[in-house]
Amino acid sequence: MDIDIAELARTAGVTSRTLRHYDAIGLLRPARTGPDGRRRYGEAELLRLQHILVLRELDVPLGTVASIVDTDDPALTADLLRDHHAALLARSARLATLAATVELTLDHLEKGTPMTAPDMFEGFDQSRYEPEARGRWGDDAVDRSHAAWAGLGAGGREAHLAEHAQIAAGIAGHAAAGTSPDDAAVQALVARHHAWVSAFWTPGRDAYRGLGEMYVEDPRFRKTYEKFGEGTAELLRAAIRIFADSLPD
Amino acid sequence: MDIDIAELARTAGVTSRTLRHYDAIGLLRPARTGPDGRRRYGEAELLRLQHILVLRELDVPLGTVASIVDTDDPALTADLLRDHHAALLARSARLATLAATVELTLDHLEKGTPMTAPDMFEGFDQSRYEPEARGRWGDDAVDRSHAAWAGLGAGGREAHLAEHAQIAAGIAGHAAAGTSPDDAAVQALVARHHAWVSAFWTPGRDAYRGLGEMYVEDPRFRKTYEKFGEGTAELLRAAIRIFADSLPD
DNA sequence: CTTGTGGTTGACGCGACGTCAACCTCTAGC
DNA sequence: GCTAGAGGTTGACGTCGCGTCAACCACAAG
Repeated sequence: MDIDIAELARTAGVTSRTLRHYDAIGLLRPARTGPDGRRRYGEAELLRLQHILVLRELDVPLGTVASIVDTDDPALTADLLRDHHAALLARSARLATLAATVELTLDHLEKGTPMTAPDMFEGFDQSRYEPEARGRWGDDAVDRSHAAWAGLGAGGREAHLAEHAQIAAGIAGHAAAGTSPDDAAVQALVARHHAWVSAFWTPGRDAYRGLGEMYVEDPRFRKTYEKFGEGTAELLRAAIRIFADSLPD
Repeated sequence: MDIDIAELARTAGVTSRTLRHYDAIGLLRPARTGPDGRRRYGEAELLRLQHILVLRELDVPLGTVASIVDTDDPALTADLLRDHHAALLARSARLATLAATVELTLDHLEKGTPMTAPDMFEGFDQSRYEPEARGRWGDDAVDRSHAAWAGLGAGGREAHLAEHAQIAAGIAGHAAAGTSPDDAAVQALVARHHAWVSAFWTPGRDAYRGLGEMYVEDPRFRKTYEKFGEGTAELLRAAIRIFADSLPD
């Protein structure tokens, strides 16, 4: 009624090396070992292995897998999974951003413009926009924004940039599809954009509208958005104009 | 005019350990070493480091980074980056799928239904639908589909599932936003869905329409899509009806 | 009896560093 | 001038999830 390592490996779709590894780290021990020292697994082990593999498939580190499969408390499991969920989203967003950046780099290469490091950062290099920002929105706002940025930590900054890239990519997609600026999907993206900006500075109606104008009129901002696709800056501005109507102030 | 390791590390946002590591593997050597053996870097090294960090940020392995920063041929660089771009997209899609699956798992947990391994896969367990599929679409189509699936390899199967999850998530987003089924963005998603199905079986007009109906009428399929969000199955069906008009047969 | 197949433990490799450890050098304050 | 502290140096081991030998053992078929 029991099974050897090769058969378990075949049915579960893993290598026998993996099973030996799980034995070595105590994650999945054989039901018993034969007289010749060979590992023998029973049905309970197969079920446990399936549980393990499901979690492994979700990229949960094996240490966490162990604590999950060893606990009966669903609340604890949920906590662990929630953490993991957040991590997955962050990683996915980050990779999406990276993919977009690579695409931009490829465009640069194909057009013959050499890629320099400053080029890569120009979109969001804080210092380049700083003097104007002080003139435009006041020292106070800029200083508070800097403080917020510094307080984020490296992970937070990364997540923040990733969120922006996702929003811009979404707008670009709608620009390509010809979606109207008052479309609900576009307005939802603008809401995310407003929330994104608000991490550092909560613009009122006019300020937000002004920001939208600047995205089109200022060639540097315009370029930043056009990198995501033609018409992105325009669609964003048009959508911001509509969205701004609902803002106070 | 030169800089010590700590200063370079601070301005570049890496640790000094990283710089020592890059020195050890020959990726970034200091301009010179002081009389006391300390590393000193010049401006050229700073620029090279920026270039390195851009690539590292893209998750390019350091060996590849070395060949990129050491080559002047933009075509070679482009090839390397193109490969990497594809890899990034695949990984990002996979992580997004995993995140969605974790979310579903959390739902299960919160509703008290225990998560079992079969549960996790019920959405796309081929064997569960097989008998009906044979009756509905014929043995030929089913056999060819199986062959195609088997021919994909594990990586291909994973990518295939990830593509489906992305499409479903996109539809769900539009369902939540109330987008019309004839919206260009929705129709673009349906086009992807049709292409996705066509990996195994290219449905004609009526067959594709029938598939769309089934997504709503068959509670198992319906449930699969509703997991991505309320109204997902309905929007998908409505959009498929429109899309199907353009199909031959 | 050989050969082939598949089991065992043990150990190293991978990738990009993090993290001690043991020691050295420079600067600042008393 | 002495001492403390900050920060430099090399060297080596740890991380994570196995893949990949290596050396050896056990069993069934020809």
